[in-house]
Amino acid sequence: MAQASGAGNAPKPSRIQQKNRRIILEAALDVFSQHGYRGTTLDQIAEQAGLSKPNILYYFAGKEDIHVTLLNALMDTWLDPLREIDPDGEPLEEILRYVRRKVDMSFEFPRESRLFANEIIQDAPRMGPHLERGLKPLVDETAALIDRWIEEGRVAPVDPRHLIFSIWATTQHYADFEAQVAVLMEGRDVQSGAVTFVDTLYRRLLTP
Amino acid sequence: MAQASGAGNAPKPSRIQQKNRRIILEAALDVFSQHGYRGTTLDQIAEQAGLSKPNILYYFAGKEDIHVTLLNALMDTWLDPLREIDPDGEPLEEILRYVRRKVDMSFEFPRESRLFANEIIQDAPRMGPHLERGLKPLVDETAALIDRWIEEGRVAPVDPRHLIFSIWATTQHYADFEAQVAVLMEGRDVQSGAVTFVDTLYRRLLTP
DNA sequence: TTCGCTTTTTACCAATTGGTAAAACCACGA
DNA sequence: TCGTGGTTTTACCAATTGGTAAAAAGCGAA
Repeated sequence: MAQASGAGNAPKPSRIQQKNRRIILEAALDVFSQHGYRGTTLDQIAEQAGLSKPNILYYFAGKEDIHVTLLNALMDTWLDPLREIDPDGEPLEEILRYVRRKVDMSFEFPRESRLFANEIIQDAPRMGPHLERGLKPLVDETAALIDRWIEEGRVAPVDPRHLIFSIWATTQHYADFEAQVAVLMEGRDVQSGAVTFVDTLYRRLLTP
Repeated sequence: MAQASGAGNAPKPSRIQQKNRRIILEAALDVFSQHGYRGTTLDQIAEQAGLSKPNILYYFAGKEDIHVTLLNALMDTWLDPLREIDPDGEPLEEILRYVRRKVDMSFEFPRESRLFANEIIQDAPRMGPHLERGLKPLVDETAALIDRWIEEGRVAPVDPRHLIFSIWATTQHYADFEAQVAVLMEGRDVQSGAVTFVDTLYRRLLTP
């Protein structure tokens, strides 16, 4: 028994441990993002990973451990675009670049989007700390920045928090509700239309 | 055995049947919208309804029957606002009225919003027919109407389908991701800010 | 009051699911 | 070659879950 899952202990994970943990997390992302936490079984993850169930439990303490580990690992990358808004850049350009990155991510990483969506829709039972201590400060900071830009007259006045919500909503919609979008857009090129639309949407909203 | 759940037979449901079916569906809406289909147990529904599990199975053929019945029953009301867009009305006014109704519904009926969101996020396994035969024609029709308005120069040119997606996304976000919104808006009056924001958003986008 | 129907409860099941114990397997340095 | 550690498999559980059988309880009309 030489697992590494708790905090504090670092018994240098072997090559094979790293590899199998990656494989398991990749498989878990597939399954959790499609069926949600309760809808996912260890057997499904095991099959997707090509490992036996007890073998998976050799690498992770349990189903919840896998889920939480996944949430932790992905949260950072998921929020990166927001961090990369440059306070010294041209406001409209910075925000539109953020929007562009978000819509691109929806098409490139739909599983990640759905993983978080599933969790939040069901009251975020395993994400409380993340929201409070990770997301909130970042959003507060960004909202303050946008408020400054508004005061300087460089973007049109809107509530920055609702602006952020709407950017998340419009962009992640393409990943989270893909089943619906696919039916209603049958055949059409969804991605390019989405990119154009959201750019127009926020350009018109924010141009002073 | 005198249930009515299949199609074709109508052995006049008794008063008590109507009442208990209503109670069960109300309880099921609570639970399904919060935990999704697989995350919901019959015991949870039974407890919420104040009935025993076998008693619930006296009124419905099974868990899936309850879920499908709920989806059927709510789909119509959920789509009503879209149907009520008046082709002969003032375009901008009609669309903004639709947006307003949608955002109001998010705050008034968050459970309904989450019920559908949960289902669609997980690939809409029980909603295929609804999307194809119910939603799609309605969206096609509305998109055609908006295209006409655009040709007449009465609203600014945007892809009508992406416009509809964004209206759904921005408004339903307040219901579906309420857990996140609540953390990030701590204390603030969410609803009035949301109403103002989405009105501004679509007014600026669509004003020719 | 009694008959006959609907409704509800009690007592179960079989399948699934998260998880464990312990044996077997494997790699590799002494 | 033999240990010795990490790794994987086999064989299980106990709890949960959707669902059923059948008895019991209500209840309205005759």
